[in-house]
Amino acid sequence: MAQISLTFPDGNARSFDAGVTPAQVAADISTSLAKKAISATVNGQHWDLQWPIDTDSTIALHTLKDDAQANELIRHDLAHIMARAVQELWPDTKVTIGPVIKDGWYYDFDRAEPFTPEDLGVIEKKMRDIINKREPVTTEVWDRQRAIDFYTNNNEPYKVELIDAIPGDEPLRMYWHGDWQDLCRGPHLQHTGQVPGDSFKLMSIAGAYWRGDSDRAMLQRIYGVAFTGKEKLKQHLNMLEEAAKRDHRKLGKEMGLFHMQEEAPGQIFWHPNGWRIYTLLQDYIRRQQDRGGYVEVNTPQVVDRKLWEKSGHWDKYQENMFIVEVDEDHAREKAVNALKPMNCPCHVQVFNQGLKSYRDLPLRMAEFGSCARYEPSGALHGIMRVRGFTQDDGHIFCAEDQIEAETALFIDFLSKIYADLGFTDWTIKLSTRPEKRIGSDETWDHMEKALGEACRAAGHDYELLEGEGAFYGPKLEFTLTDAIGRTWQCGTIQVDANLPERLDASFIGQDGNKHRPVMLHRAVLGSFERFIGILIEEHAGKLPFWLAPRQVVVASITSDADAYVNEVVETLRAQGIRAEADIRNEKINYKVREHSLGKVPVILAVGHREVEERTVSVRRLGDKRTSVQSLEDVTKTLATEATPPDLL
RNA sequence: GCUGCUGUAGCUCAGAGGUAGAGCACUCCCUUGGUAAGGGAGAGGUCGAGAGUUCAAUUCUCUCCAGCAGCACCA
Repeated sequence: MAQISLTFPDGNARSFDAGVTPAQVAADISTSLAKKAISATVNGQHWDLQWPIDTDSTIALHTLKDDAQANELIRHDLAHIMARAVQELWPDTKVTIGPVIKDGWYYDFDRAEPFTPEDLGVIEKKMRDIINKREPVTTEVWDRQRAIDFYTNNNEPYKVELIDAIPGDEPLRMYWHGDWQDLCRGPHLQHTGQVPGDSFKLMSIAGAYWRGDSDRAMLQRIYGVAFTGKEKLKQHLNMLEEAAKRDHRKLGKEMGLFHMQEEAPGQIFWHPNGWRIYTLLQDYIRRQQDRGGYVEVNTPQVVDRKLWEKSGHWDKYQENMFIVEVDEDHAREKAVNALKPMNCPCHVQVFNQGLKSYRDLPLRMAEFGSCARYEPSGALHGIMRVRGFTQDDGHIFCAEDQIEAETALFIDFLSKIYADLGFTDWTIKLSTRPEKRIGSDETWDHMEKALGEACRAAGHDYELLEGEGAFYGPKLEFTLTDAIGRTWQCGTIQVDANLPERLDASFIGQDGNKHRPVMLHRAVLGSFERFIGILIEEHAGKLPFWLAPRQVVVASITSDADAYVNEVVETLRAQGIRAEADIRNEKINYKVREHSLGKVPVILAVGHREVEERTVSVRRLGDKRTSVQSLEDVTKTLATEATPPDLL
């Protein structure tokens, strides 16, 4: 038999018969390793212990201690074990797919009866039974027809469809957990007992479309989380609990920032504290835009459908627009209008006033543009996905050869703002030409390259989303993460050669001829609403001092201090600090507790001592210590802290 | 929009086929207390909306509305 050479991580190489499996290699090293091994990495590829190795290779054996591989296998095996448990419990259930995801896995089932939350416990128990049986995991390679026949006979149409979708005619791999079979690429563990039975949990049931297609069957998806040990599971569940406390919807209520109600779904009633954050943020962004060479405009809310027809939005997004019809009795002529779902067409109208020269470009036009979109009911989410929102919108009208420079400038602009607002952890995605698109391939080549290069020039990596671009041009998306790890697109910059064409924007070039400008749609925050939601979650409500809606509460300890409390408040306010008095007939403990829960960054307590010494007792949010300082010092310190970072 | 779940006092929630309860918040009284809840009293609800079943519905059924989780969507 032919020999092959396997090189281990320590650099040693040994010779084995060709076709040796990692399981045999492990057994050859020691019986304990043979027991503990879960998989191998062979030539950089995650490899099942049962798969033969036919050529000279590098090999590393894994145990449960190798988190990356262990998690993948545990989660993947649990997906199979769960599917088996479900089919044993409810044999009429059809199986589909069950991939590994962050922290766990899910599996989609087709079953007439809905799963109930109680079912999760039943399934979990069944899964533990399967794990305890320590049943072997085996694998075979089947030819396609055999697989198709098998699933056809077993009435598993989804599996048949999956096989049909696998390109080529290469043979297919099958896995068995005990005698339960699933089509699967692998790798898997050696037996079900290798899954730690105490380190997983079924989390939730939800609907999901077969193959992600809303025209197809709605399946039932069960989500689970799994880790290599009980402690890690506990940590994860703990983290989720903590994250729930940072939910902007919860904090928004607790801090009195805003509310929403049935009569205006997807729209926000901003309360004084929330609106304070909003206006502070807006003031800040406006200063940045002024510095960044933008001109600010404001355009109509209600615009005749004719403009939307011209821009193409009427065709494509009519169902998602708020249509406004004016009663004929009261209007001179009947017109159909729409609340603007976006600002771009209006900005082109402003651009189109008067002849523009190449000397006017790049023209950076900004608007805090209030938009209304009739978002599908299921898409609404707190203040992050709403029907009425305001974008920090902007359109840069420029020549094609200015795209890259303007994009680079924008990335720099955005990075500074995100840093000022406390975000360091954000990602860029570059979405490229979709199948259905307008414009020549050369133009697309140029536009995509410009965006990508600008990114790299600014020192940022990006994730490539092929085919995800808009039909009119590629885009960069700047993504932030919320409390529980969901990602949200906030900033964006998109190249658009389409709208200037449709709305006939032009400028006179150096050659004296008319040219089409390119439009760069761009936003830093995306929308104030979404961004404030993220901001609240990122800071767990403890906003940076300059953005905190309530900065200082001056609390009396005895009523004898009331007059001095008011004096302190006035002194602070004179320095532009948002200070308020709390001279209620309550104990200082009570006041401290209440304002701490309200996320007030600084509590100044004053009693007899402070009145006499003209001092205040300073207590910072999240810190139990207090320090007595002179009113003068505190005022100075807080005034500095209250200054927005761009004005320091 | 789809699947599932939820909707009771300002908030967080309990409850049962016979028109409702707790804690906190609120109002008043007592208390002037030194850094995360002092004590007492009071007020507060068409039980999301509409229809049906029933002697009787907030409770059961249906429809609608809104919210939550996920999916789909996101110009």
